[in-house]
Amino acid sequence: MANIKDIAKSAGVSVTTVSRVLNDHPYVRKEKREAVLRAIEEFNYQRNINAVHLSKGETFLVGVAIPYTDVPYFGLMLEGIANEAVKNNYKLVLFQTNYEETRELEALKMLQHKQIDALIICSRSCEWEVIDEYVQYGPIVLCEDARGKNVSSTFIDHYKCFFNALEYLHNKGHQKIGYCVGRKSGANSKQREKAYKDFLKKENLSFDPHYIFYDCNKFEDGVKVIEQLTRLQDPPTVLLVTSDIVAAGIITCCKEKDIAIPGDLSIMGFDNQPIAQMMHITTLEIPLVEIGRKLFRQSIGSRNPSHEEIMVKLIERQTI
Amino acid sequence: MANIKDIAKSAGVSVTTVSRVLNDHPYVRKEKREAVLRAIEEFNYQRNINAVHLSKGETFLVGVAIPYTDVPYFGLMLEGIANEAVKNNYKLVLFQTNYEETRELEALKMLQHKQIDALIICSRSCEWEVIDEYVQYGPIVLCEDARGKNVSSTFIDHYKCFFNALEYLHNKGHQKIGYCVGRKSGANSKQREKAYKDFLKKENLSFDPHYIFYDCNKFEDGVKVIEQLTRLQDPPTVLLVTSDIVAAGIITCCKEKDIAIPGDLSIMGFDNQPIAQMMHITTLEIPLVEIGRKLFRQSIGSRNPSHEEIMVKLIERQTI
DNA sequence: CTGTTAGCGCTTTCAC
DNA sequence: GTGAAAGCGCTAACAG
Repeated sequence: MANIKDIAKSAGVSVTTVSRVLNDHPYVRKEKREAVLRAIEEFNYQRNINAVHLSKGETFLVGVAIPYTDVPYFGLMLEGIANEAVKNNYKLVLFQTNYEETRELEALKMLQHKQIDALIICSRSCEWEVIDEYVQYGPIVLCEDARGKNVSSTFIDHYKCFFNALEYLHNKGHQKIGYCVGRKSGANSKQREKAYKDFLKKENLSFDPHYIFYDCNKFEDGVKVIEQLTRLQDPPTVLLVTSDIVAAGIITCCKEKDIAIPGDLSIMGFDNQPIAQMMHITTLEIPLVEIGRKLFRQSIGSRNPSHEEIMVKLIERQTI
Repeated sequence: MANIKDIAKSAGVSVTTVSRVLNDHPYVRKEKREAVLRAIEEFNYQRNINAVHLSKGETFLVGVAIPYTDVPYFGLMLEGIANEAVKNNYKLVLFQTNYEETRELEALKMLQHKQIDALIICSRSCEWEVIDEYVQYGPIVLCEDARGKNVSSTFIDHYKCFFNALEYLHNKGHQKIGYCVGRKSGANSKQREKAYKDFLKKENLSFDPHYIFYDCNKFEDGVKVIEQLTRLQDPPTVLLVTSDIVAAGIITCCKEKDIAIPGDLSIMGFDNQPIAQMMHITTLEIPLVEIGRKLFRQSIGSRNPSHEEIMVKLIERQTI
């Protein structure tokens, strides 16, 4: 493969000049620029990316730490990230964490060692203290409310969302409201729990820990929810399900067991994924692809942390 | 960050010696090796990966071209690839192609320009002639039968599979068999079409183009299938659906429309994804994660193309 | 505007 | 066994 020297020689200029046209610097006379361009064309020349990286100390690689690749929620976010990455000529390095802290740490370590320029964490597993140690090494961006922290974030105010949703359901006449989330320990789950408890207190409703269902990530997790729910003496009349996929699983399972929706049980989903439309699920629309795009932009944007709140929208359909 | 020189100085040896211990070369006296190791420890030294890459002419990056990130079929495969990548200290560069040829070409170009060491194409969009032009630049591995071509592959014999499945259904008494696939033009789809036609001929059954449903990738695609199917004068009595997710969508839709399964319509899925178990779908088990692992291993293995056929297994449940 | 040159950090040949 | 030194291909002061 031809290198910059070959091009320089062929175009009758110095390597610097070639480098200048390669990098769109000004101060290159038109004729020379054209000569260089011609030589590049002729040799089908392509920069050696590794040399560029070494020289610049940048990798044009952005890490993406994602819990699962086979969960559409993250898949959609990844799509947004990937879209924006190609647009900006960056490559993505994928870390599937399975919510294991050590896997996230690997990604953080790569940031430390300059093997990636920035890191996007789609759903954090590490403690904040751990993240804090690594912010000095490069931009870290999260998909959760990180205002006040030293990292960027694109986030949804899950407290507010949840509280509003709860009020909506309450106004519809529901007194016994349950909900399903992914990890119990996730930051979002904690915000939701707080909203839930605050809401209960405000409305003078009593708290029943059995009304909360954990580890709901995939379609098939709906089965467990219904199994647990049917075992309850006094089950909730509505479920706030933080993923349409899981909501769909729940609904499917209910049909099997002749539990009428919304007759016996109402369901409110999250995300407004295509499946929600198909199954007529009332849901909170979250623009996941757009969130992915924003996350990426923050990762390569200014060094100063920025924060952007994403608004959600209620889509009323037929499960409530 | 400390570099190799600092380590050399601190350990009282030359950079060469440091490099030797770094790369596990023999011919380093024990004491020196230990001194180096100690210095590395002390400085928390980490190799500059870009320098290594430049020097070696390798990137330790493997490209993965995947049509969609939010389709669990590919998500599962990606999981296997990602697993094996971390194990081997490689990083993945993700290309979401959306089945657009140009996106796949971008990946191929990166291979050409040594920006990645190898490329895994999970579902090909380009013609073989195009792929052929790029095999000279580095290993390309595909997830389709590529025996006889100059690339590696891990594949399923879709012709055989389909034929067997068809026979199974026929033995169960079905005469009107339809099927659903993703892209009409995909290599796998063509194999299946051939198997389908051959089977029909063998059994002296007539061919009805309306019995084939295309563009079935996601859960929500099930709706279209049922819409089309119900419009048919003489609809099939069983559907071979090449993705459990789609099968699940079809089943869900059928429930809504009071189409009994397997009474009115039988369904056979593909993959044995968790959703299949949950919905009791009779399906052909395909070890996607394992396929991903194998694909990755082939991508960094010997330069000689290798081919591995993956066997599938019928899982009988309640939809037939 | 343009070219010379000194790195970037590591690997590897070659001579000792 | 060991080290000096020549690259790998590109960028960016700096001098002109």
